[in-house]
Amino acid sequence: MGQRKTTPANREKIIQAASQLIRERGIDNTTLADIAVAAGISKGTLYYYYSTKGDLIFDIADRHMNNLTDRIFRWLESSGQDLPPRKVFRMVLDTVMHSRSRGQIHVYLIQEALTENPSLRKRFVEEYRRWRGIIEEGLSRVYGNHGEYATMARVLLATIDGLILQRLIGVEQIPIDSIAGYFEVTGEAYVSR
Amino acid sequence: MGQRKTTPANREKIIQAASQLIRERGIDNTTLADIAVAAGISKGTLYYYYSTKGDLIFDIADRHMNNLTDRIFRWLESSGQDLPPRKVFRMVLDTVMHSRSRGQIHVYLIQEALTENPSLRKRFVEEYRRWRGIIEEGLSRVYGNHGEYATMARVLLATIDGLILQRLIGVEQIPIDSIAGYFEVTGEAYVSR
Amino acid sequence: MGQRKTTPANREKIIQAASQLIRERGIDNTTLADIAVAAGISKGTLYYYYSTKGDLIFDIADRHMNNLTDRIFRWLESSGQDLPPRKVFRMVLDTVMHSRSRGQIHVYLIQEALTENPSLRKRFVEEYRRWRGIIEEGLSRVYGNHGEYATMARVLLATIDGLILQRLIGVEQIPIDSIAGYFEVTGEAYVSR
Amino acid sequence: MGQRKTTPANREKIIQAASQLIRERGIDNTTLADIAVAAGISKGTLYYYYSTKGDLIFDIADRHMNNLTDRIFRWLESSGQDLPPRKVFRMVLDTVMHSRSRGQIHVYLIQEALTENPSLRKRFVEEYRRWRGIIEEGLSRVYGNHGEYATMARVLLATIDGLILQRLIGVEQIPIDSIAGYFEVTGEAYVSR
DNA sequence: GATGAATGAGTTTTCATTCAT
DNA sequence: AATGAATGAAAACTCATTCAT
Repeated sequence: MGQRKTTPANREKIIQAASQLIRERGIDNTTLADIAVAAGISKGTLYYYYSTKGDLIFDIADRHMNNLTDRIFRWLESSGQDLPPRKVFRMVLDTVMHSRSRGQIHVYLIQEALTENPSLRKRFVEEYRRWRGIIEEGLSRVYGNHGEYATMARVLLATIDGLILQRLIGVEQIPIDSIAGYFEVTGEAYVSR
Repeated sequence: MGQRKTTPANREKIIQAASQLIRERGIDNTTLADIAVAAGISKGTLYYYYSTKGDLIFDIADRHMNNLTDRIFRWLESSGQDLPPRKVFRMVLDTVMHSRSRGQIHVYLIQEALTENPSLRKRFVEEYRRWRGIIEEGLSRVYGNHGEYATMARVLLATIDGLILQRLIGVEQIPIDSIAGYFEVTGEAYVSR
Repeated sequence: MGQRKTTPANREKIIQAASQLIRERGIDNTTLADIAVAAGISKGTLYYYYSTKGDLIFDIADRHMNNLTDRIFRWLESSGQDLPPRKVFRMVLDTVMHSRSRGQIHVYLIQEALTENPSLRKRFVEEYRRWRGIIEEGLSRVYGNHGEYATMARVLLATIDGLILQRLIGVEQIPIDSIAGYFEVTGEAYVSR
Repeated sequence: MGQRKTTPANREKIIQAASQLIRERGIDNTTLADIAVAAGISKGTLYYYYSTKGDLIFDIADRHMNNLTDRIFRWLESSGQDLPPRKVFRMVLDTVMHSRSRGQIHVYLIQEALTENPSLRKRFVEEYRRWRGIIEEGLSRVYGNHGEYATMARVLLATIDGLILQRLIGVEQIPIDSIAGYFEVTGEAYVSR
């Protein structure tokens, strides 16, 4: 008994195990016992780090969102260097929705926020606003800041969410490339409308 | 002794009650006991009509999807009459995502399909394909059938899903109108690309 | 499976079993599983009748208090018939604190009210007031209603509680009779003070 | 690195913290983690001093009882100096039941003794006997030692316990003074019966 | 002496489902 | 058709206790 090894971040092990299980089965079908087993610890230890399932989920969601925000920020920075718009769109769509582990869990977390966790929901609301803001700024860099990009940013964001959802359902292979193409063409048009 | 002899579609009462509760709390937070109470019947009766919670959910999802399909079909028909594109887009976005009761429940049903109900999932996959097909055809009517509308249909569909999600989260008032405007402008451009 | 017999008041069986266990071990050492087993039902059935441990305890406490109130009321009525004071005191002390099952559980219930159950506490406060009122009136019948009996009633009530406590601890056999004698003598004196 | 080198009675800090928490919430609702936090030490340290929750409680109860015994002894001594009976009663009632921290914890400790801790219970039994003895002797000093004071001592002790209980419940302000008056008047009568 | 991470046995609670009536 | 009492398996949560450092 006692601990095992040098405790290489048990918290991290929990996050990893929980994230994966949630990705595979959703939140409600992932029990704390499952997580504990997958993380190779006891239920008690899980409790030691997160005194509530809600706490754990919140932390996962928190890291998830920070992660997404970071990606988008990085996109914002890189998009300053005169990349061709198509490449930029591809990158956004790709990074945000494709980073397997991330995209898969996104919808489950939203669900949780909706039904159980008001503070998580608040967090999502804020983050969505921020994301839209960043995307807006990115668009104004790509196309020059003459023009209003709020709507386009909104559509981009919604499209990403919708695609994540459809990928989860398994509708079919999603042709990121041609969708990026769509935004390239239409973006141009929308700006110079 | 005290039963209604008329029994005016108990099944309907169940569907209505269940739909509303799910809309408000999600599927996992809606118990059969809740539904029975809300429908004004007993748990036993509920089981008389649906021998499983899954069955009930499936039926709700089924009706939900049929309903959506019907709406889109109706749009397809009306869109033949030379409506201005903006109006058409507005209508699609509006009917599909705004019919309160429908949109609110959509994501929960998808969730259920993902985590519990493989046959429901299959059903969703098929339906999504069909929806995309119908939208594609509608677009080709609006813009003339020279051109490929698969991608645009995909984006439209994804946008709708994404907006439903964001409305659920409560991100902010969604300006359906300006989004319809976006698709009007960009649609034009995309077609004549 | 299904039910057993003609369901001769399962609720009653629960109350009985729970009361006895609490009497023997206190509330915190009585688990719902214990109660279910003792009542010969399943944990699920217990939940069917009381959806929370707190609810069950409240009901037990409620019945307990109603019971005590009834006893005291009955005493009040009988005390009108010119009983000699000693007999009256003996009766009060006896009935209230001796009814084995009742007295034993009293303190545990108070404890629960103190630490967990604010509404139960409120209930106790009210009941104590009522008890004091009844005892006061009884005293005024015994001694004629010239005089103030509030303090004496208070002392009587406190003495009863204290004796219950001491009996629980098992201090020693409590000589109800001589204590009744004490109140007889002193009551006389106090009245004509 | 960060320990106090002085360690000014960690044990004392534990006792203080635990006593207060128990006073506020009862024993079963006070966890060792709570106590450790309140005492500003770690759970491990707590175990260094008390190898069991029971041990800690026993120590608290022990000190509590010694304290009470001391008070009553002091009363016994002072009561030799021809204090008027009313003052004496007031003092007893007051010191024993009013010393906030003490009275509040009394009932919880009894509870614990009843349900968990047989040796603590034995201790209580002994102590109650002792208390009654002391009070008896005190009474014989106040009233002269012609007479039997066992019953009166018992009533006094029971009254105190009952009042403590009622104060915990919060029945209402307890008029110590008029109760002391009651015992003054009735004591006189009882003695000269 | 002191720490806090780790544990597991137990406890309450939840709820879909069954079935005699 | 309709009822609701009964169930059990599973889930989340609690916390005293241990022990390597």
